[in-house]
Amino acid sequence: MSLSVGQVSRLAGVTVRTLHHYDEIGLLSPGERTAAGYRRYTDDDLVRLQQVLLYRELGFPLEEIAVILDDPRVDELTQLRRQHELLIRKSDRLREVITAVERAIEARARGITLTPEERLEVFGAFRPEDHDAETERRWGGTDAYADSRRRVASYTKADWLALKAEAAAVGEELAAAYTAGLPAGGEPAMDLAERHRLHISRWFYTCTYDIHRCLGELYVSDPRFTAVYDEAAPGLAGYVRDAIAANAARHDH
Amino acid sequence: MSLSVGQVSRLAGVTVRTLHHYDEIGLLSPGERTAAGYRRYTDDDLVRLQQVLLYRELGFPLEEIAVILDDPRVDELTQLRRQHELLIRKSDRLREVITAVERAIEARARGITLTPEERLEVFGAFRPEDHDAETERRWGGTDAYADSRRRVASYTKADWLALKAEAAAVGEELAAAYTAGLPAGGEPAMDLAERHRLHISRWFYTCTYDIHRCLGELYVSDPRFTAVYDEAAPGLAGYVRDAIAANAARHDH
DNA sequence: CATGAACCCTCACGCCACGTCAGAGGCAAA
DNA sequence: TTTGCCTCTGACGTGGCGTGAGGGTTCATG
Repeated sequence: MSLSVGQVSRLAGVTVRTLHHYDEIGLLSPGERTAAGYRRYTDDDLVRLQQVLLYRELGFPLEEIAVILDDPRVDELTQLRRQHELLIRKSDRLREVITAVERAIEARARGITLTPEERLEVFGAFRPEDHDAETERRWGGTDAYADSRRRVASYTKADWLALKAEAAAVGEELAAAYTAGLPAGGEPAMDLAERHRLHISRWFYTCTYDIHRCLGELYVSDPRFTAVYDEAAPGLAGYVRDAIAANAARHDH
Repeated sequence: MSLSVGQVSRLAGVTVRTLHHYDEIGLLSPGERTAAGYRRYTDDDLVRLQQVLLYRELGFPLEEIAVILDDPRVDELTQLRRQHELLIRKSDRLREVITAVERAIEARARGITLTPEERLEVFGAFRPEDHDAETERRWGGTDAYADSRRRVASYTKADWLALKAEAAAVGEELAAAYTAGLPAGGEPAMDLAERHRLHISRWFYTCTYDIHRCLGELYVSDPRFTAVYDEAAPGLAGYVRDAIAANAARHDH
């Protein structure tokens, strides 16, 4: 039931040389040897190998791995649990990097230039839990935001042009309806609100009527958004919010 | 607006030596130097540094990174997109490793021993998309399963004992009700089904009535589950399913 | 103006985790 | 016995820096 170096190497996806090396430094010596001196790995050796590879994947130096694994006070289950936590942490870190890249892509695709700080932020050493607190709070833990990021990241330049043209068209028509004095609760305004909702669903994330309502509120409560609309026509932000609300209400019956 | 080595190193979370090294091998040479020979990094240099660090994080050798970045046919956006995909792939890989560790923890905590293949599988070289097809299919892409894994991974031995005792109690009472001839649609049986549902919610994942119904079906359709129940009393699996269905129906009105 | 303290420079050697031969032997099937 | 594939033990090489040594630069103080 014991395995040769070659078999173990194939099973574990490491080279024979690596196994030799681990034997040399005493990190993982096979439990047995044949008369001819061939290494024979037992099941226990493979358990240890799994541990070694996991800690290695986590970036520990081999010497330290030996110390960790040879601690007699710590059993396998505890090791696994430690590894699990470290892996989760690594996974979180990776997600941050991915988000940063998505942000960079988005910025680049729209022609915005990020500051060096924004670009390199994710590599910086210690950063406390500022994380994405604002976004989290605002979107209440939905994954619409992550969803959006992921989709946006795959857009080509052409996609962005189409997207912006579409957004501009809806925006202009809303502004026109507003300046023409059409009521926010009227059919034309509500239809435009619906187009706005579909635009978001198509390009960013599934925008339910509830989410759309929240967005409407945001347009008047968040100055950064308000500015965009009110630049086109003062008071437009509020008009848009009302049209969205009316459209959502119409849909609810 | 240019930065010194020290400033860049702090910003990017790398050592000064690393920046010197990148300059030495021609991977990233600062755009300017002061009269005294001090390195001065421009914004463009920082953009390049971001790229370098990303590819490095992805495990590329420095020499290859130079080749990739110096390809004149590929612009920054394309680079970012490539990086994004590689990062996603890495993230998926990491999730697999985490799942494997969770499986190992679970097995260990219950006293089951995994085969070496199962343990080392995740490290093996090429593995096609067998992934978790069965689980995926069965649970229809809900994240109840992942949820469960994550929670289970943090249980101590004591937790497992409590968990098993609780499960055994519910199981025995169900068997007793069945052998006593109590109807599956009766109040006692339905109450037991509800306790069963709460047990799952408490220890594994949020078990809605719908999910619970599916579980009931599973108990009669999957021989591995059927065996567990019918071992206690032949026909118990079907009884449990009916009790679960009745309890769910009761809840729906 | 001198004097630290904090930067920065260029060698140059060291280290870790293997990769990559070389030369020799082991083993099962043909 | 030959053929083909393992496996063994040295031993040197390599990539990506770490870690000094020895010395110049800059700038706010005494």
